[in-house]
Order: sequence, then structure tokens, then C-alpha cells
Amino acid sequence: MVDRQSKKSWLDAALKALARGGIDRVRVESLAKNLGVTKGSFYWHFKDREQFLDELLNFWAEQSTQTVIANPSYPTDSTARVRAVAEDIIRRDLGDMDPHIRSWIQYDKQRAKVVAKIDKIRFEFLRDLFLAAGFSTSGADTRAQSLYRYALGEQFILVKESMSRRLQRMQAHVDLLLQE
Amino acid sequence: MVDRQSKKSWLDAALKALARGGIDRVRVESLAKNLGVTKGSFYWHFKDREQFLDELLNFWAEQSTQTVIANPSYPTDSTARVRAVAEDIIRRDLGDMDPHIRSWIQYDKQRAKVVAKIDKIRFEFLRDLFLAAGFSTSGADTRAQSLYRYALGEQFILVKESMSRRLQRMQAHVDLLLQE
DNA sequence: GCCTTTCCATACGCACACGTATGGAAGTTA
DNA sequence: TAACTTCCATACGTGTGCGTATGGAAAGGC
Repeated sequence: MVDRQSKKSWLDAALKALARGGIDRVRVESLAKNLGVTKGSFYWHFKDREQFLDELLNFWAEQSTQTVIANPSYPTDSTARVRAVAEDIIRRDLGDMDPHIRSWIQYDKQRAKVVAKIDKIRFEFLRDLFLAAGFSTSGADTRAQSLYRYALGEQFILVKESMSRRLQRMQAHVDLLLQE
Repeated sequence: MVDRQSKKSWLDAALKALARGGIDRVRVESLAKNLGVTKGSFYWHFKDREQFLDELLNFWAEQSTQTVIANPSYPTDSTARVRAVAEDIIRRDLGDMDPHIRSWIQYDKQRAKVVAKIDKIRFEFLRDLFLAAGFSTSGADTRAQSLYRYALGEQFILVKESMSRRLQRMQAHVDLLLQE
């Protein structure tokens, strides 16, 4: 029986370190220090750092899709649903790990494929919302892309704004998308 | 007299290396090898790697603003102007260095300030376009933010599309922004 | 109560890349 | 031409972090 708890503690610590200082600070010995153990533990649970990073990416990917699929009960009205999801993206800061993940895997074609899949899943989720809201195939496509790019760009902009302002902006953006 | 040519050759090589493999591959000895010299040259021109990276960021920042300010002659009609700029962003791939720069400086508060300034300059440029196109202050603000986030997100999306499709998407997005 | 498995500690070797120390070649000035 | 400046080569010291080798403690199976 594999000790999933202990493995998970390494992965959790790694995600935290990633968010703090990027993949560069996801170091075996540094994580060990945080966890109050030594490298011996690490190399028991994982083959090496590379394999660990692979697991880390999958770890994030699973969490990431869960927060999309296992959504709280959104409104049933289709356009209200779009607004609710858009608001949720900002308010619950979904995708707050995205800059860290993307900055990491940018130069790693293999790992980039994993993120590309997540992109696809999320996009299709958004597109279905717009389809349900009565837009045409291409109309829903365009709007979903706009919304997704907006949400992604939001994470990378360096002029930080207050939550209320960000919510307000997103609302305005969705208004643009929903008109016509 | 400072040998600017030689300094610039280091910076050029660094930008290339950055685009290829991220800041992690901007290594003194690696760059030296590419340039056909040794570290001795580097440490003659630059104090150390950190100061070099500072210069590198400024180097990009200057180039970056120049490509915005020193724009080719866009149409005089205000909405056509918006469309032309938007198209230019995609076609000339302005901001293709952005993911590399942002991935780099994400965990560096000092250097992030430089990029934040660039964000501001670009945003104001876009906002002025929408203002000129007759939108209200808040309307222009919203639209400029939407457009800038879109353009940024474009760079980070991992589902790569053809140029024609990207142009088409951007056009559709601008259409949304320009209506009403 | 022994033995195996699970899990982690300790200690070491090693590679990479930075920075420094020093020397030298080519050009420049006095 | 002698001295000085500019620019780069060579060689070394050092820190950091990975991976490995090995030992040992705790827990459970027989």
C-alpha cells in the first residue's frame, strides 16, 4: 500500500512553493526542510525530481478540472449561468495557479501538452455555456475564446486591481459578449 | 568610449536565448559559447549576471515601447484605426516576447515594476484609440482592458492556431468591442 | 520473538554555473 | 617606443542542488 498521504504532502508543498517563487524554488531539499524531513523521504516516494514534477503537473491538472466540473450549483437560466461562471472565475480566483504553471511549462513541449488539454476542456465548458445561451456555433466559439483569453490575460496583467474592480471589469466584458 | 556593439551583442544573444528556453537558459557561459568568446568578455562589460539581466529587461522595454510608439501609419479613421492596431498585434506578433518576459519576472517584484509600466503605456495607447473612436471614458477603459487582456491571453494559450484563424478571432473580438 | 517491509536520516560524490584572479594581445596616446 | 587602456582568455575557488549509498527505526506478518 502506497502512503498517499505522504506523497500528497510533498505535492502540496511543491504547489505552494511554485506559487511563491516559481518552479525554480521547487527544490527537493528546500521542500524537505519545509516538511521537516530529509531528502531520504523524497527519494523513497519519487524516482527523481523530473518524475516528481510530472506528478506535480498531473496533480494540478486534476485539481484544475475538478474545480470546473465539480462546480457549485450555477443558475439554470442560461445567460445568468454565463454571468455566474464569469463572476466565479474572478471571485474564487480560479486559474490563480495558471501563471505559475504556464510560466513553468512554457519551454517544455511534453508538459505543455498537459496544459493544452486543460485549455481545451475549459474552453469547451465555456463554449457550451454560450451555446446553451442560444448563440450559433461560431458565435459561441468566438465568445468562449474571448472570455477565456480575457480570464487568462487577467492573470498575467501586472497592474493589480481590487477585487471589486476586477469583478466590475469582468461584468462589463461579459456584457459585451452577451449583447446582440 | 564604451563598446556598445559588443554589449548589444550580448543582449541580443540573451533575448534569443530567453525566447528559446526561458531565463534559465540565459547563462553567461552559454551565451559566451554562442558568441564565440569567453566569460572574460562578459565580466568586462557587465558587473555580474544580475546587473546584466537588469540591462536585458530595459533593453526589451525600450524595444517594446518603440514598436508601439513608432507605429507605421495607421488609418486616420478612428474605428478603422482600432481594427488596424488589433490586426497588427496579431500579424506582426507584437508581444511575442511577452510570455518570456513575464514568465521570467513573475517572482521578481523589482523587475515586475518595469513590466507594469509597459502594461500601463500600452493600455493607455489602446484606451486613447477607443476614446478617439467616440467611446466614453469608462467605455473606452473597458474596451481597452478587454483588448489588452485578449492580446495577452493570446500569447499564453497553448492551443496554437494558424495565423489566419487568429486574425479572424481577433477581428471577431474587435467587432464585439466596437458595436453599440 | 524474528523477519520483512515501510519509511526516513546521514553522508558523500558530482556537475553546473557564477564570480575572481591573473595574464596577455592589440591598439592608443604621450 | 614606452606606457597605458581596452578587451578577452585561462584557470581556479565556491556554492548549490541533485542523486546515491547505506544504515536504522518503527510497524506489521508469520
